[in-house]
Amino acid sequence: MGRSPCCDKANVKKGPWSPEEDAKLKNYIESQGTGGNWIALPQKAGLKRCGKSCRLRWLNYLRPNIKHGEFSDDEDRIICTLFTSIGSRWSIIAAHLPGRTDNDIKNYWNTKLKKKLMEMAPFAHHKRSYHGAICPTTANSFLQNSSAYHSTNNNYYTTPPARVFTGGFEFMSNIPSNILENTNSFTTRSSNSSTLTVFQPQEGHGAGPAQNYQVKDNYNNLLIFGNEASCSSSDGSGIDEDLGLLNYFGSGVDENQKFTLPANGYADDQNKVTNGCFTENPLDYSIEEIKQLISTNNICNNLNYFVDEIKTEEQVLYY
DNA sequence: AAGCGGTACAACCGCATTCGG
DNA sequence: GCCGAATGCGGTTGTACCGCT
Repeated sequence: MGRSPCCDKANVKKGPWSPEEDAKLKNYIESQGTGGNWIALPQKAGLKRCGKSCRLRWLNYLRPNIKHGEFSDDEDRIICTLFTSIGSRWSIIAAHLPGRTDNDIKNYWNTKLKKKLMEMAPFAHHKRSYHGAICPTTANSFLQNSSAYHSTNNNYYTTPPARVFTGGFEFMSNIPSNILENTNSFTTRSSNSSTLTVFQPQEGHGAGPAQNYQVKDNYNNLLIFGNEASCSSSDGSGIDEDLGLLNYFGSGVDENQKFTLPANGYADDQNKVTNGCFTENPLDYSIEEIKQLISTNNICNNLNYFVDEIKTEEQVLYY
């Protein structure tokens, strides 16, 4: 024996709402309210609709202050951050985006944002994506307003535990010109049409924060940045602890070679390919992989306070 | 101009949770 | 505390629209 239906399906209209139905529902709720009873509402309002359908139509479309249209970068960032933290709990995410509905956010995520994130993964032109770090488009503006950014030398400083990489990627179009005008170029490498310019690597070798990278990758239209707090090698070689990023632009490295850019992980000479690798299908990610992709990214580290705030709110809600 | 495939989004469905008697 | 009804939520589906051939 199954659950009893919420309404008489045979006498209920389904499918898209007409403007007349919208007007009836809107007028009724604005004058009478919902009365706390959606099941009885359609009959009272003169609608041949299921109560659930009325509720959905009102919440997602008709109620005042609903925002439709393009999502802003800020909204993207909030959605990504929250998704990383709490997963696909759209109603909670929607509560942090005034005017947006859970349905709206869910659709936006499934149809656009997920793809947008994947496309932001560098080297996508290789038809592969990178499991390491990816930075939302607003990373620079956020970082410059955060303690991670030092305007005196245009570096992103973080205070990670030793040997934890805190780098990220950013599209060139979003990068302040003063960073790109940095004249402390260390080395460049051309490979096919690709040019990589490395700024200030290994500065302060041996003393953290050290090894601050700013890698300008013209081919991928990206700035790659980050640092590692330690540069001593576990095997005593004292070289190539720099997270494999140097491997990428170092001499003699095949462009198609896997490389390591550990994010929230440890780099060592024996572990160069385990933390970062390419996959063949950038869009074929599981939710867990997407969460990992977002969570391993620099901006998310810097947004921990925000996530904590949300988690606290959740606790208040649930307990 | 018609057909087709891809995309975006509104709406539905069923399960889980909450509420009230 | 139990049970049935109502509500909330997230996954999925249906369809309108658009661009391409």
